[in-house]
Amino acid sequence: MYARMSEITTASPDTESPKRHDILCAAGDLFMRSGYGETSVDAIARAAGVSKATLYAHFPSKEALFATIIHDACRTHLAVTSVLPEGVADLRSALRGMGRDLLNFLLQDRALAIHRVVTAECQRFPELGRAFYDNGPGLFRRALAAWLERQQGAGRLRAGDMAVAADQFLGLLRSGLYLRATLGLARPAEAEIDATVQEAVDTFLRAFAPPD
Amino acid sequence: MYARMSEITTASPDTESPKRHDILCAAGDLFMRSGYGETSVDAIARAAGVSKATLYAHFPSKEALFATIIHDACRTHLAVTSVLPEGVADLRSALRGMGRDLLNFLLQDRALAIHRVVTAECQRFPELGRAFYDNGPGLFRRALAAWLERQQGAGRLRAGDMAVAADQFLGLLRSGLYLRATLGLARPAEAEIDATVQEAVDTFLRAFAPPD
DNA sequence: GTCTATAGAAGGATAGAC
DNA sequence: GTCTATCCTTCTATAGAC
Repeated sequence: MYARMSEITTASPDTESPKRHDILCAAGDLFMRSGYGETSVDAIARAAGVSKATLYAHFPSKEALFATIIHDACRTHLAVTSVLPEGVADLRSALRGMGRDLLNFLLQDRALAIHRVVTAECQRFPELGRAFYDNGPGLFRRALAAWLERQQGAGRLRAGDMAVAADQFLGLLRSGLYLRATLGLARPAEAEIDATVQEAVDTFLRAFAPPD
Repeated sequence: MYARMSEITTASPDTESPKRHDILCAAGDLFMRSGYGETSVDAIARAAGVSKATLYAHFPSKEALFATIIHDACRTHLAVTSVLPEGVADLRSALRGMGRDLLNFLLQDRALAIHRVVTAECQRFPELGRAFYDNGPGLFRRALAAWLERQQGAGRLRAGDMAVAADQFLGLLRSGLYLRATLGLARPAEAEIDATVQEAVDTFLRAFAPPD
């Protein structure tokens, strides 16, 4: 079921010292959990098992450390190619598989935390919203639009702007469930996720299937 | 165009002293702009033109002040009855008017700020997400579902669960534009908003119009 | 209720030894 | 690079005068 969920790419240089790695891990956890303002450098150093001086030897400031964390996190995303298959026999089941993979990915603790932190701090760090969007939702949206255009070319979808259709399919997927998850309300059960995906696909295909 | 946007209800007791009012206004602005952790009580007192001691005479703690601000803000919402008209001649134009009013409301600075702050702090203050959802998205969703059921009863919509349809219509409205707005990316232009609403209504009606 | 003044803790950042 | 110890600022919250 979650087989493809393991296919997550994270672009990390990994030419880093062990201590630097510990600092990044600890800072990532704390920033994701509590946001920028409520996370202290003391707490990060303590959690990483290093002194503050060591931390400041690797990062010039708390802001720089935060920016590094978030930008790295924004480059962690679904392997788009594995979720949008090339050879499609049945469009409905392809949409269902893709929708389930994507929604499960979006509802992960880590993904929700990134979205929360970026939403919270994008006023203080204006480039953050852009980095997140371009590496996450925007990237997937473009790939999905291109994929839908190929389906359209194969006669499986009616005429129309597939960029809009992509946005709308993602909107249908996120409808309700995802909003409630970002607000920290009850984590959706597996069955609820599947139902949302199925409803999204049904509605999407009723609206975008070619007229017969 | 924005005529109905003025119909916003804010439930405030208003049996408050002038200083208390000043404190609430200043704290609201600062918390909305910078979040909880980055807003200091000093800054609030300064902006309100009172001393910190006065502030603490009205509110027992920074947390209590924050909770008051946010809970008040959550009770500021669209006057649902004005956006969901009773007598509907043309469903398409009713959906368009409602969609435009709602999307314009959601894209206001104030509404975006509340959503951002609640998203950011709902882990630290778990009851916040619930209060926001129940007074905002959840409230409107229920009203919209009931409204859609009446349209369904009048034969203007096909059979199906109108709670799901309501979530999906809201998802279509928020598709793309709203996500980008919450991330602080370019504020959408009037024309872009209208286009999004129109596309949402078109897709929704293609999927939910009664089969002929 | 409102102020000034301050306590006491915690914040980010650094000096200097190793 | 890494540590301990510390600087200075800012934080939340309160005491005491009016």
